[in-house]
Amino acid sequence: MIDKAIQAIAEPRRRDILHLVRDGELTSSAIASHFDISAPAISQHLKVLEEAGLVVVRRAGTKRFYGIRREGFFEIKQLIESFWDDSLLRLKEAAEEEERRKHESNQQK
Amino acid sequence: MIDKAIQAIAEPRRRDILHLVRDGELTSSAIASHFDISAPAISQHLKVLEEAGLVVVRRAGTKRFYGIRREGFFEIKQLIESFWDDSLLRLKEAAEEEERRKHESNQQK
DNA sequence: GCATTATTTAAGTTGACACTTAATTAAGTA
DNA sequence: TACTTAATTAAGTGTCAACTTAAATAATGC
Repeated sequence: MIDKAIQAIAEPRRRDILHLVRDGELTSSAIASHFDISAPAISQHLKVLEEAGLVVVRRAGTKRFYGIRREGFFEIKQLIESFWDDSLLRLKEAAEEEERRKHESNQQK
Repeated sequence: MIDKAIQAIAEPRRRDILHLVRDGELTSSAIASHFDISAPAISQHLKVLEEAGLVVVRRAGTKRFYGIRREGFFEIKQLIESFWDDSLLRLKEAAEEEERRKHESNQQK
């Protein structure tokens, strides 16, 4: 799933779509009106986002409202934090500092 | 830059490479030994990662040591958190709850 | 200088994917 | 039923990126 999610956000227009639906649901055509590509192209992007678990659809008559699915970002968030994490980084630096002090005191012998 | 960074981590082998160099530097060939693709292919992936600011190179003789560049993940981290952020989410929910209460008291008039 | 090792650059191939237009599905309404 | 609106699916095209092998660069040792 994380593969699909990362693939999905790798496309700039899909990130734009995510920003558009971040604070409220929008229909496919409302989303499409923000872009200069065709409605089918938007529909295809929405499908990718949905299959990646990053958006959800709510059907109402002939309209389909797309909204963000926050949990879908959890795995990516964890991945990124495994590389860039405040607490882990500080722990590592503290360990290195400790190591350095050890070596210094050894050299003084 | 964030475009390049996201593009870079979208490729599964590049994520594998990042995991490999996460806890210490490795040479191009040491990295390549973990994969069944050619050395040039790895070199090309490393170039993409470097241009995205996710790894750094240290040259030593004929060898080149690749290591992770943690700051490179900062922008992606921020992007993801703009969609999935504990504190922001709670703020938004609190605001919505507040809004709901307002409407209720209006309806009672 | 020549050989060796480590790695990259060059050039070409292939498959995926982001589009397009045309056709189709689906729901509501006169 | 036929019409309209909203959106998707189908089919085809062009571009790009992930690979390949072969050639080139770069540093080191004899």
